[in-house]
Amino acid sequence: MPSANRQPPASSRRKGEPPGSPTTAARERLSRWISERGLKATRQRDLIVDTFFSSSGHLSVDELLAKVQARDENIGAATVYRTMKILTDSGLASARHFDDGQTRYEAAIGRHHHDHLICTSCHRIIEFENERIEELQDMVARHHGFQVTRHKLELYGLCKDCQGRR
Amino acid sequence: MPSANRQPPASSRRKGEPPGSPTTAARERLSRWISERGLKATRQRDLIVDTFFSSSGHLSVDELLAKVQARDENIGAATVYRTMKILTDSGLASARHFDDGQTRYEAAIGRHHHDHLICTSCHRIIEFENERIEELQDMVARHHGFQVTRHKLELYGLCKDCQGRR
DNA sequence: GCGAGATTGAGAATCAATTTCATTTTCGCC
DNA sequence: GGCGAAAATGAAATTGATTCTCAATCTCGC
Repeated sequence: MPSANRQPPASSRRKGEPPGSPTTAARERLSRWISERGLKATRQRDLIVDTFFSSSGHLSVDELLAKVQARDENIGAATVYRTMKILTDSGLASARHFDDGQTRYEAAIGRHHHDHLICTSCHRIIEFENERIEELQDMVARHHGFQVTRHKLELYGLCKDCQGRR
Repeated sequence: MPSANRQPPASSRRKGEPPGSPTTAARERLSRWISERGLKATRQRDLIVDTFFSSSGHLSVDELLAKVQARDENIGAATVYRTMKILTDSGLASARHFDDGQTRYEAAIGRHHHDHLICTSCHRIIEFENERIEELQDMVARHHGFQVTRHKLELYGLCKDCQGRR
């Protein structure tokens, strides 16, 4: 590497964030998770994680990489892929595979399970929860002797704003 | 190409299949669809379509290609991809993207919409229908002003047979 | 501060799927 | 029955997302 990985002691909380914010919580859970298995903290990892948790929505690696490189142009795509793998393995982010070929990530701390409505025109993604649907899914699974560990429910179509033309 | 594309007139129904079988229906709808847009019938296309409709389950291109090449080793992967595109465009097959990275196809003639239970251990795929869930999905969509064109519901977990160990 | 072991970035490798291109087929028309 | 334009084919190249490899560089416990 060119050099310059040195950084200030970096408390896991950043300026402007309240002590109990989900982002702070994520950062703390991550550093525990990292040290628990002998991994090491790095400047680029912190930067990626910071960027990810201060963004909203469902980011693809491309989008995240662009934001990250705006802060440090030397960070490579491989590192973003590797970092997102750590985040998903540790349960802090979850990977979604919508029908556009790219994996998208969303923050997964302090969040309920939810499903998605996806606009095929403007690509807006709306989240929803429906307890009744979940119950029915469990029923179906039970009926087939299945033990469900996760599920995926996606509704594709046109959002309110995109129904005019097309 | 090496040569030898000539074939007997090939009625769209094959030996052993009743006149009204779904496979026969598919073959007829396909040849109509093909001639309607100036495409041409070919030996390899017929062979692929035949192989596909006489298989069951959710085939990947790899799996289908293997079966096809068992009948004619000279057929290339590109042709299988191209043929499956025609089948999905014409509505005779539908493409599914489960979490294993490969597109899988299932026959879509004379079939209701249905969803899937997927065993993450033995990769068995069970289909189910649940009218009540569909209604609730519509309700959710309506509530968000969404006009749904298709949806995807997949339950991942362990099937009855795979719950012993693992 | 040392040093073992983890991490990084760049580029190569992989994998599914698509495209390109020269050659071969199909099929409407005479 | 044969022409010829347009479509289809197979092999190989290409794409796009993701993963791997490897040499150089960090990190952190001692």
